[in-house]
Parts: sequence; C-alpha cells; structure tokens
Amino acid sequence: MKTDTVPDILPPRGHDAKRVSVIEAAAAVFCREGFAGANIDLIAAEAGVSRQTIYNHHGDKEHLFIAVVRELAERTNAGYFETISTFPDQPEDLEADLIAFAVRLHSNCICNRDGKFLRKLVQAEGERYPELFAGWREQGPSRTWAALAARFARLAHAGLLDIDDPDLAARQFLALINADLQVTMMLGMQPDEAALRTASTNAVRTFLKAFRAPG
Amino acid sequence: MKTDTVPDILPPRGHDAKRVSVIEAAAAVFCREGFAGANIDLIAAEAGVSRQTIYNHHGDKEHLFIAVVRELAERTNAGYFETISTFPDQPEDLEADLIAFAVRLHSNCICNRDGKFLRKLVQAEGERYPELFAGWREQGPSRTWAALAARFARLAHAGLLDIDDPDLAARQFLALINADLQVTMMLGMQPDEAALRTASTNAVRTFLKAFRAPG
DNA sequence: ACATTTTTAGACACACTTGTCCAAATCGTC
DNA sequence: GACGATTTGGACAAGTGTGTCTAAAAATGT
Repeated sequence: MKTDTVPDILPPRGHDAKRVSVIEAAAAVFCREGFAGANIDLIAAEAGVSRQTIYNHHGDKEHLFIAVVRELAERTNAGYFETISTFPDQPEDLEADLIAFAVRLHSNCICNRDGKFLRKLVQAEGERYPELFAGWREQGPSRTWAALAARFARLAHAGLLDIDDPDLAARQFLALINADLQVTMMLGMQPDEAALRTASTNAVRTFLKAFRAPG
Repeated sequence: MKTDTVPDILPPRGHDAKRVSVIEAAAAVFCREGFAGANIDLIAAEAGVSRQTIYNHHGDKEHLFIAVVRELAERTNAGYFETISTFPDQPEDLEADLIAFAVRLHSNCICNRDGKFLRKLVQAEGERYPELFAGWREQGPSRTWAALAARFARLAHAGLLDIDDPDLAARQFLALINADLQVTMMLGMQPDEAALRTASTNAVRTFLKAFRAPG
C-alpha cells in the first residue's frame, strides 16, 4: 500500500533539485560565455554538482543546451501568459492601467532573468539550431502576440481604442515598450524600476496618441 | 624625388587589402561562432590568408576581435549619418517620404551586413568588453539618435509634426521601424524588400497617427 | 635587378575540454 | 540497519585551438 502523503512528482526529490540547479547554472554560463565558451566543469561547479552528474542527466553538452533553451522558453512563455491575463480589460484609467500593465510586462517577462537569458541565447545560437528556435517562435512570440492582440481587440470593441489591425497594434505596443531600453538591454544591463516606469509611460502615451478612440 | 601619382594611403596596397579581408572574414566567423567558438585557422582560410599573417597584423585573438568591432562600428556609424542626411526635411508627401526614409534606414543600416554583425557582437560579447562597447554606445546610438531627433525637431518647427520630446520621438520611430522585424532579425534571417516596405509603412502610419500636427 | 619587407606553410609546445570509466561515498527508502 | 540508486572525485584518452618559431617564397619599392 502506498502511503503517499501527496502524489509527488514522479522523479525523486534530490534528483530533481539537482536537475533544476544544473539547468539554472547552465543557463547562466551559456549566456555569459556562449555555447562554445561554456565550460562543463564551470557549470558543474556553479550548480554545486559533480561533472559526472551533468553527463548522467543530459548526455552531452548539446543536449544540455537544448534542455536549457526548452526550460527557459517554457518558463518565459508561462510568464507572458500569466502577465497578459492581467491586461486591463475594463480599465478605470486607460493610460494609467496600460502603463501599469507595461511595467508588469517588463519586470515579469522582458527584463527578468529567464527572459534576458532566452533572448540572448536565441540571438547567439539561433542559427545553429533552426528547429529548436522555430519551435520557440511558434510557441512563444506567435502565441503571446496573438493573446495580446485579442486583448487590444477587446478594448477596441469596447470603443476605447481605434485599431484596424490588432496584431500590428500588439507588436507596436511591445516595440514602443522597448524603445527606451534597447541599448541598455543589448549590453546586458538591468534597468531600474524608475527607468521601467519612464519607458512604459513614454510608450503608452505615444501608443494612445496613435490608437485612442476619438471622442 | 617622389613620383606619387596619387598621395595613396600610408600602408602599401596588398598589405591593406589583406587587412580588410581579414577583418571581413573575422567579422563573419565571430558572428557565426561567437568569440570562443571562432577558430583562427578558419578565419585565415576564409580570408584567403595564412594564419601567421593574422598574428602579424593583430597580435592575438582578442585584439583581432577588438579591431573587428571598431571597424564595424565605424562603418555602421558612417552609414547611419549618411542615411540620416537623406532625411526628408522638406517633404512633398510626408508619409511617403518618411516611409522611403525608413526603407533606406533598413537597407543601409539596420539590415545590412555590418549592422547585423555589429548588433550581434554587441549582444553576445558586450559584457566582456565594457569599455569597448561603452565607446560604441557614445559614438553610435547616442550620436545617431541625436541627429535623427534634430531632423524631427525641424519638421516639428516647420509645423508638420507635433513633438514634445524629439529625442523620444526619434527612439520611438526607430522602435516602430523594427516592430515587425524583431523576431526575423533575432534569428539572423534577412527580410526581403517587400517585408521592409511593409514594416516601414506600418511604422510610419502609426508614427504619424501619434505625431502628425493637427490641421 | 636588388634589397627589404611581408607572407606563407608547416612543425611545434602547451593548455584546455570533452566525454568515459571506475571505485568509494552518499542518499533515500523500507 | 540494509539495500539499491545516485552522486562524487579523480584519473584518463583523444581531440582541438592558440600562439611561437623557422626557413623559404613572394611581393614591394627604388
């Protein structure tokens, strides 16, 4: 008879803890050093794990890399959907609510650890793993953009916005969000809260000048 | 007595030709493989030059990399200024002229070989060479944004646009320009002419909805 | 044509990494 | 406490890449 206090996840506990710790460390090192420059010994040390354990779990460097990207993509994707679910569908103050939403988007998705890592890995190694990143593109940006577009379409339907092409509006919203932070992010720096608010405010103001429904 | 037919550049001809050929090949390989993954033998082969020549010219891998970034930054910068000098200061058809300008910006600066390479190198290795990329930032984006902002300010002064903060408008113009091509560029793909036109048209239409002067 | 500089090809030492193997230690569970 | 599975550390072979050195070949300028 099984005395499962809780139907725990299949693999045992310590095993799993090490697994995520490896992924975490590998993500950091792959990002810092690139695929070729990443050193498995260093990843092992940073994960607090022996090198052999990494080989036990993932086989070789390439499979480890793939596992890292999949994990990051999954998390980042989940973060996007969760944040988009807080979109202001019935805003009291449209501008303020959209600004707050943009700030959430930044801190939960674009500027957080996983988001930054994933973006960097896509840019650096995208051409080396076409199928891997094609998959990311379809599961990630395509879906999240569509989700965001649906929310904007709803605001338009409610008469608050004047939007022809909701998909385009969603893309432009995201582009404007990033306008002030492009270079900062490019160099791997972390903008502070104030910068996030400023960037979001600037973006939303311009977005509303372009798309706010007349009247 | 010197019979200089033309006051040629100081270093001899073949020497210089090899120098640029090395930079060219190195740029390509550094971008494809990253700094750590780049192989000097491969660069030499791709440049049609012996490995020793590279060491003669640049000393070691790191100095070669620095030379590549400097060269790309210089060229890209020059391209930006040249293209910005074609900004429509006295437009006949504001929308059409701005769209054409945006297309030029894409094909001469953002999507061309040097621009793509430089962006990728900044993103991949920016954290490893803080001073190098800090220099790029000041000589590049800062200056080009200011130059573009000045042009927008002029259009505003002429009563064609309604702009509070020309610097912000310039950043947002560039951000909108890229809105449709973000993912494509991220994966290192080259958008075709039609995509460039579409992206530029979408961007300029929204930009003008936000900033066109009333009346 | 000659003198000087540059380039070339190859060999070389050295360091570093990956991935494997194995015996001992540790962990989780009954 | 004992059992099986996992982890560990260390040694190891094989491959790869950097940077140096050399002598011969080519190019350059006068």
